[in-house]
Amino acid sequence: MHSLDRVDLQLLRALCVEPRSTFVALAQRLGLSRNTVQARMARLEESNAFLAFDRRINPIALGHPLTAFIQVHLQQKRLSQIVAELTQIPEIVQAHGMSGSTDLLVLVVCTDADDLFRIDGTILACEGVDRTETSLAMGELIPYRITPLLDRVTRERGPANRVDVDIDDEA
Amino acid sequence: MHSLDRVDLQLLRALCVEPRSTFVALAQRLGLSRNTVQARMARLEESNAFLAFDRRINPIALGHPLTAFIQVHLQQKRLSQIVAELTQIPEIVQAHGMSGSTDLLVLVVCTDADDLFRIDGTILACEGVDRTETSLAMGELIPYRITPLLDRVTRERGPANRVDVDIDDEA
DNA sequence: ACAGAATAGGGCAAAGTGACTAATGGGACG
DNA sequence: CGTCCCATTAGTCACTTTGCCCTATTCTGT
Repeated sequence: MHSLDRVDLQLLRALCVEPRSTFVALAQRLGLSRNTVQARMARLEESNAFLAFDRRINPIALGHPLTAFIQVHLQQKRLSQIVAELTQIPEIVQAHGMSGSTDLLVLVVCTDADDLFRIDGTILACEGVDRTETSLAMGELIPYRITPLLDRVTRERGPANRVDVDIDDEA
Repeated sequence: MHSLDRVDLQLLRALCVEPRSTFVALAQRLGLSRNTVQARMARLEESNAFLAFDRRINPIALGHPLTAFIQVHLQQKRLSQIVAELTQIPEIVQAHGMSGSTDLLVLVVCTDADDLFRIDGTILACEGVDRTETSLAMGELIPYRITPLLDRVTRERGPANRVDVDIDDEA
């Protein structure tokens, strides 16, 4: 259990703008002392406000320019076994359990169409997987972003107000 | 146009393990000189091997613990107008143009079910949007990761081999 | 008004950075 | 075979940043 105040949000904002800023630079930009920035950053990290660095690595740079979402339909009681198998496939970069008709939404990156076909085959080969529906991402029309949300949260809450968070389930 | 060699991949790997490593630390870990690390990091950044810092911010910390994928069906010739409108919605953190029956796959984060309902309504209100299908992410069964792929790419290519990449379309 | 937390401000030794040089070792190419 | 080019190494230097210490001064909620 932790809570972010307005200054924390401004810190995150500044980091989005200039990820490599030093503590001193952040302190200057926000008009705080370096100690304060340092303490807050430590707390932010402590409270899992940051996700893994993996997210910042461009799959394109790794020779995997194609992104696809694969909807997986499966026998639900084999779910954990299937997830364990899918974890072995390096091209699967993320997978969500879903509500609704699709059980699993899998995010894969691949080198080309053949590669995608191969990966899809590997998923289908898992015991308990009924069928898959593959959708190719044609373009990232809205590139991943969090700053608009950051701004809204900052604006909505009053200066001294807090955003109460329970982050422990993400740890 | 750029290419990553094995050392670049190892660098990225090390960064995933310890995102806050200094250049000296990276140099020690990889058995390189600091200058080399510094030069390579500069090249990596230059060639867009890193995505925006936004990706590392945990929406849960912002009070948005719910993630949902919304499939949007729309009149294709209004696509660009619709995307422009969706860009105004801060809870939309990403959107992909898709192949197949769904035109747009939108990733949203929200505070609770009511919030999701409201956002879905906002999307539906856009001129040219025919209908939406909302799927709630029940859990991130495979948390976003790139290291397995990193390892595979490193292993596959020989020591001196290169991964040829054209990153300019991501810039 | 009070207790506890957050902050500013200062200081200091250690570490890291950015920018530069010169030397080394391959590879590619004529 | 020699030569050019490039990445790398190793070293230096001035400068900045860090990590950690401390204390006095606001805030904050009760």
